[in-house]
Amino acid sequence: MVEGPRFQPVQPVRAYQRIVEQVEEALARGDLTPGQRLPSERELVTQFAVSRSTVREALRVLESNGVVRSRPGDPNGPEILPFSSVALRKQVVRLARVDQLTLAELISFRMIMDGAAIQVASRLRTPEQLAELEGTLVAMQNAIDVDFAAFSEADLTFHDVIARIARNSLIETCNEVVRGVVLSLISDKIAHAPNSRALMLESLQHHAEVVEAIRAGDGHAAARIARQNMYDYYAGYVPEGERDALRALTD
Amino acid sequence: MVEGPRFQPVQPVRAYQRIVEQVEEALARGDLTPGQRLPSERELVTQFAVSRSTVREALRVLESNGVVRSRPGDPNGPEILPFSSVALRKQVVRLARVDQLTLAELISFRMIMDGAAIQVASRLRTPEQLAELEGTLVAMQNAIDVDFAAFSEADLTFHDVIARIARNSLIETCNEVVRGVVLSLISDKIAHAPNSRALMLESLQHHAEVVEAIRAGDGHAAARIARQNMYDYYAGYVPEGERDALRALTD
DNA sequence: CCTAGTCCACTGGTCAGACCAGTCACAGCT
DNA sequence: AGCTGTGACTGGTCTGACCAGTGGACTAGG
Repeated sequence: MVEGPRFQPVQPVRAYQRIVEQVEEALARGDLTPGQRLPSERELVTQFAVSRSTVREALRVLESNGVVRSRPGDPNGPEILPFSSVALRKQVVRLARVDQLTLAELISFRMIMDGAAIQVASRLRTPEQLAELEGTLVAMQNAIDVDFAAFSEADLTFHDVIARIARNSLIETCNEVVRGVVLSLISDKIAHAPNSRALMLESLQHHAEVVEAIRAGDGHAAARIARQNMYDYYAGYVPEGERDALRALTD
Repeated sequence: MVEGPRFQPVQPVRAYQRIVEQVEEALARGDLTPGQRLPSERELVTQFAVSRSTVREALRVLESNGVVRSRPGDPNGPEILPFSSVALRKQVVRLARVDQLTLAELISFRMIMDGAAIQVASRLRTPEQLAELEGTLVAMQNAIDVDFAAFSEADLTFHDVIARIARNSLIETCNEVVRGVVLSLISDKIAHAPNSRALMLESLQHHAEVVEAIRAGDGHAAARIARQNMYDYYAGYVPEGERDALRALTD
């Protein structure tokens, strides 16, 4: 046995994979943009010089990744979709299931991200953005009289505005994803909360405190308040033994 | 036009999708565990009572989601894979490309997560875990004399240990994912850093400071040091105008 | 008895061709 | 001009076929 170069294991590349790669590359290069259409399957067959089965396998993969959408009968062909976080959320949900992700971990994650976004936002915010933030408070106020879903919607907007002020769309997407996963985990418990109006009022009060701290420019205080609020809001759903990690974030 | 019940728009469910759902449900229920094998495609054809094309489309989707792997010729059939973050990373990479995710946002994300994990870890750590953390420092020390890849590996271990002490595998996975994306963005620039030995020594020193703060139980100090370190390490790659958001985290 | 080599049933990858139900654009009618 | 019916095309699914690989069973040699 002579000492030779270290070889890499080689696995066969399937035809449908090279089609997926070509489409994704075109997307990355900008040759393909959301809203545009792919040629029909039968047309792709001639362009890629493979059979329709192969083209279809590639399309199914792209579709499951949220890149395209095929509709039967549509003469325009498969549509290139704008990015959406559903595919990302799907992966996180899978992670949550397989990795036995606990609610505590998810809440902890939200406390971290939300606190940090608020901290950054209280430094970067312009007066106009502060006014916008106060506007969302008013919207939340009004939504209380409608129903819990409306309030929840307004709350989501609040956090989106925060993430935008912090100039971090990654945080925005993360919040969206994790929020979706958390809601799917506790939705049954929270749906018919007995005193939801009181909850909403309390939540509104907390948000107002956060905005006040942001106005004062005290990022650490704003973040601390926000984390404390989220702790108070969710701790009831978290088993006793797992709350330590959450409390470590509320100092 | 009478006032009727509100109907939901209906989109056709394709056969391959219901196969995917069945497999994922079996996985969630625990009827299917990593390492197990699926029946062969031709066997699945009879079980699901569909054609092989349909079975194959389902398998391609599952494969692209990192759930199974098919190998030609394997008489045991497709293999159920353990969870891996590659599919998750794929989605984040797509997000980075399509959403024009900036390096600043990614670094910011890592500063936030890393700081928070360290803050939690400094409260929850046991004496044994502190010793383990110091052990990784020694490993980093030794790796300096090997090469940069070894040092990078040891550094990764350090952060994994932190995440484990903080009892948050979600943070662990996020770090892994974002780290991979960041490296792919700046790998060309960092590969032949002229004075990499000096960089490694400096990085080791910083890690030691963090461990010291963890030993003292000062979570805020540990987090601040860690974030400052990461800022120093990466700020050079971030455009001038985007550093504000990073500095807001180093107060 | 155990080992080493051969062989073949079966695997997944790909292809070709067919049928169906659905959609949309357009021609022709009112 | 507005409406409507039609038909060319779409994607969804099925059938059946071929090929190159894999790995277990079987066999020949120790």
